[in-house]
Amino acid sequence: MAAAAGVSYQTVSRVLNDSPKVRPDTRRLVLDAIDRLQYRPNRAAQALGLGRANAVTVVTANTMLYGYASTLQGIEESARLAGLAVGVRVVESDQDVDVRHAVEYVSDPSAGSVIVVAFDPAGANVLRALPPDVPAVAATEAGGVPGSERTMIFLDEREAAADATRHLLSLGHRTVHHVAIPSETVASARQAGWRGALEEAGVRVPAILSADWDPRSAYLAGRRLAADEGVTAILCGNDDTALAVRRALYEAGRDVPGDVSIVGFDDLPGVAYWTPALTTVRMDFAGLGRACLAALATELTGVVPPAVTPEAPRLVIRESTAPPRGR
Amino acid sequence: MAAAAGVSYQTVSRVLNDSPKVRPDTRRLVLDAIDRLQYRPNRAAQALGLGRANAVTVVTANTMLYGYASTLQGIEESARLAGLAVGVRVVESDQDVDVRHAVEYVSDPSAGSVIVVAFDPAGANVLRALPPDVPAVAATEAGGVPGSERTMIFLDEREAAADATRHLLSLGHRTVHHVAIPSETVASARQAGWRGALEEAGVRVPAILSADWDPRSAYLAGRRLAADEGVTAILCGNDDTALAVRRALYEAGRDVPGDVSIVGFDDLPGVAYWTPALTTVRMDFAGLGRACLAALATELTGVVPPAVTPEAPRLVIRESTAPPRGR
DNA sequence: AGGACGAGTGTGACCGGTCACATGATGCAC
DNA sequence: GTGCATCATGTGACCGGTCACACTCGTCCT
Repeated sequence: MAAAAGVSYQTVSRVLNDSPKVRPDTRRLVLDAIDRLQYRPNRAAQALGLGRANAVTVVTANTMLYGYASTLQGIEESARLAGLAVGVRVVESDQDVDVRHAVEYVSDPSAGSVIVVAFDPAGANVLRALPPDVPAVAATEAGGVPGSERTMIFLDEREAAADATRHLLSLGHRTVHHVAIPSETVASARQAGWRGALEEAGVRVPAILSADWDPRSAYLAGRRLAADEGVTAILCGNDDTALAVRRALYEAGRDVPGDVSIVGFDDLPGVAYWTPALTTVRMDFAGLGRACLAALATELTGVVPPAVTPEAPRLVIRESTAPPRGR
Repeated sequence: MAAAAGVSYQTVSRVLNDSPKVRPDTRRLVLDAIDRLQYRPNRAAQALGLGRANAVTVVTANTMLYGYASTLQGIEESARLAGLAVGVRVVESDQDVDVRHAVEYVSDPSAGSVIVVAFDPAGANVLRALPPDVPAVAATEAGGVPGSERTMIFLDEREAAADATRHLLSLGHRTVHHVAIPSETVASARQAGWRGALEEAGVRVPAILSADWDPRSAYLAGRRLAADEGVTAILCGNDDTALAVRRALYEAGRDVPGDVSIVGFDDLPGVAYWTPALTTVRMDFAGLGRACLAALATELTGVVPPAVTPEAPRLVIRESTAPPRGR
């Protein structure tokens, strides 16, 4: 390649990294040779020489769930546009072995920089265990992950959760029940917003029901709520949970939103076409992913580009919420 | 590292690639040094020396849709277990520029081997444009992608689609309508199975309605079907489509399954908790992904391991299908 | 005993870039 | 016209592995 352009390999390298110290006509010469030969620099060699690959690898506990998948998608898109290779590493659990393996994996220079999706204990543990010399930022739950000094980006769901709760209260519900999803923190931001709104309204704070990612667990939680005539409004940890809860209500003969109002979280595509269309909180996970990549870029280059800020979570009111019966 | 064990770097290399030509006690010596120093070989250097990275990169047009995401997940899991790094590259469209960029990306040795998710024209084009020297297999629609000699793995949805259609017919429906989703082939296997079953039953084959990935398009298709009193059974291209179609039916005052039966495709987690629970075809995309990785492994090593076969698609009957009214 | 052989190990070159530094060419001031 | 700074380019070493080959033994055969 170098020979083809009649210059040294170093000059080629300079052109590729567009160093300023190349005369315009020399640059032209090299560029010509480059596309004459369809030359593409070898990423492995670059990584070896540079000491770190021009890549970003996403460490995540999951790739299918909406929040995780969208975040990944946002990262991928930005990375591709920035010319970075994209890798994925899933951490199976928050157990030591799995966490250690993931950390070792990304410690290799060929992993490039790292974005840890720390929505859960597995991700959070990886984030904490990451050696300081591997460049990384994290996408976390609102508030961040304690025990790490890394840059953390998050969506502030607290206010939106409070909004959702107030919305239900303002419709005339006495209180709002909550079905929580797994979370890194003991009291997630969703939960905190919900509780805050209830307390602010001087209203009873019911016990929280917990569901995991299996829709069945949400369904079971729904059954318990359905059995209680007193529940008329439910804030669900996410849309999938809402779906299963709604099923349980349906089986118990309780109409949504006639007898019980439900609110979800995430705004999955398609949720507007449910029957009834789901009132939910829209979460801009893709924007979160893009913001992570931008943050990583500023961390690496030091230059601060126009800030990339994800959309703030916001309540989208549709059909699954209404005033309680007899009001 | 080599020094620490008192042997040459070559011997270390031999131990790492467990070459048989190392005396047991020498091997022990090296292994001891390895975990004493927490030594991990540099993947970039390996890739450079080997000429190709020990990795697999997945080329796909999408990462969020269920079929794509599950396939990716299946691949990731197997790859991780096999000690391979995992990369992702999305092809934005089937246009030349995008396809070329994706091909260039994976032509770099550091991409390792390639699995092309060719469910759509974008993926199919990449598959066809792949230089012969990059090792690759493809996950395709049933029947494969013409114009490429690569190994192709697919789920045979034809029979399941026919089953679904026959199921509806056997309930007493005069015919079954079809809302199709985007596909690589003009007549996808889902469509072919559907048509075959109708013809076999000597029944009228209605015009196909096409939807894209936007639920709104499926909703609009649903509206057209809802307006036609003659339609009592609909086979939808996937579950999301079914959801939006069901919404359109609901708005038109047509009950599911009382007035109209619907069947989906994919069996999304949660679909069992819809109201009504959706009758659908379960697709083992994760198994497909695992099978791709296994195929890649045999392609690379030549050894044929116990075949990894995904589950065959199969109809799961739930609540959204019933005999037509007045029968 | 001498030679062939094979197992186990070491040496040198190479993969394709990068960095640090040396060298040559050019421009400007005096 | 000379001196020096500056720009542009080339050279050598290096990143951390791999491959091909050479070498040193100990065994076995004749």
